[in-house]
Amino acid sequence: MPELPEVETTRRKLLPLLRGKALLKLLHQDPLRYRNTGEAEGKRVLDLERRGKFLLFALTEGKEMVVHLGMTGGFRKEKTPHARVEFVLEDGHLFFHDPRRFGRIWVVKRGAYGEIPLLARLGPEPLGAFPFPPFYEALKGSRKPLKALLLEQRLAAGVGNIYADEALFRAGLNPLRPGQSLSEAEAFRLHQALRSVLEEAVALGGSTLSDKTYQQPDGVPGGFQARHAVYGRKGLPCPRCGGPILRLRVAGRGTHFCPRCQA
DNA sequence: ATAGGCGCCTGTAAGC
DNA sequence: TGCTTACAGGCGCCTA
Repeated sequence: MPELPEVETTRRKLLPLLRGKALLKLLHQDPLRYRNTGEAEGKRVLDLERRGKFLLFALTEGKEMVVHLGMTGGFRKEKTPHARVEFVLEDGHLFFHDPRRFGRIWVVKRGAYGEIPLLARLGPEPLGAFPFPPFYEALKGSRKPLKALLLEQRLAAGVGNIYADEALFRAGLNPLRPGQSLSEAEAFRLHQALRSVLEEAVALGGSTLSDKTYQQPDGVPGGFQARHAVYGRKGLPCPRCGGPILRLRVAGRGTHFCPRCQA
């Protein structure tokens, strides 16, 4: 599923294709999922940034197009059976492909995120300014399990199910541990682990799972899946101790961890 | 405030 | 073999 590394990889590949280009038409049949897209037509793409899992396209005339890929969304150069939105560019086409339709598009006045509450309340970028003191304070202030806290986008923006599990493994922390129960040293390990896991995943172009749900516009797969220590490895040996990886449901999500290495 | 559960979606896999 | 059911999950929403 597209999380920070996959969205960042998408951003890097899309920017050279779109910078300076006019969006002539956005064709789709779902005005509830893809809102106000008429407002983007005729505007040019000035820049493309990322906040958490959101792509932010800065357009001319003070407009902004915000895209969330959801669970299965992605941009493709070729039309697919699940192409939901066709972008007609001055020099070609781009398709928003999304089998499960969890992806969303909004076109708003630049920075006006009133109808996108999650974007408005996102926590800090873990690969940007990511100060430790407020991170530790937020952990100490909650009894929720670490896994749930990591998925909330408040401690750090852009972490999803895969990277939450991988960061907790790297930090040696059990996903069920309440945030409150962490020592400062443990919180510091988690803070470091988030940065290192996400940095490595970005460097490798994200994770492409065996279902190939996540693909880049050019079809080049990510490379981080080969480094997964726990995610999707139920019953397989822990790379650290060799014991079997367990899988539970935490906060409604499949959660993978090593009971020996994650206390 | 918080934690759990459901609904949205559809392709794939497991089970009978 | 062919059908049905379960499951994957980002996020919003509802409830106890």
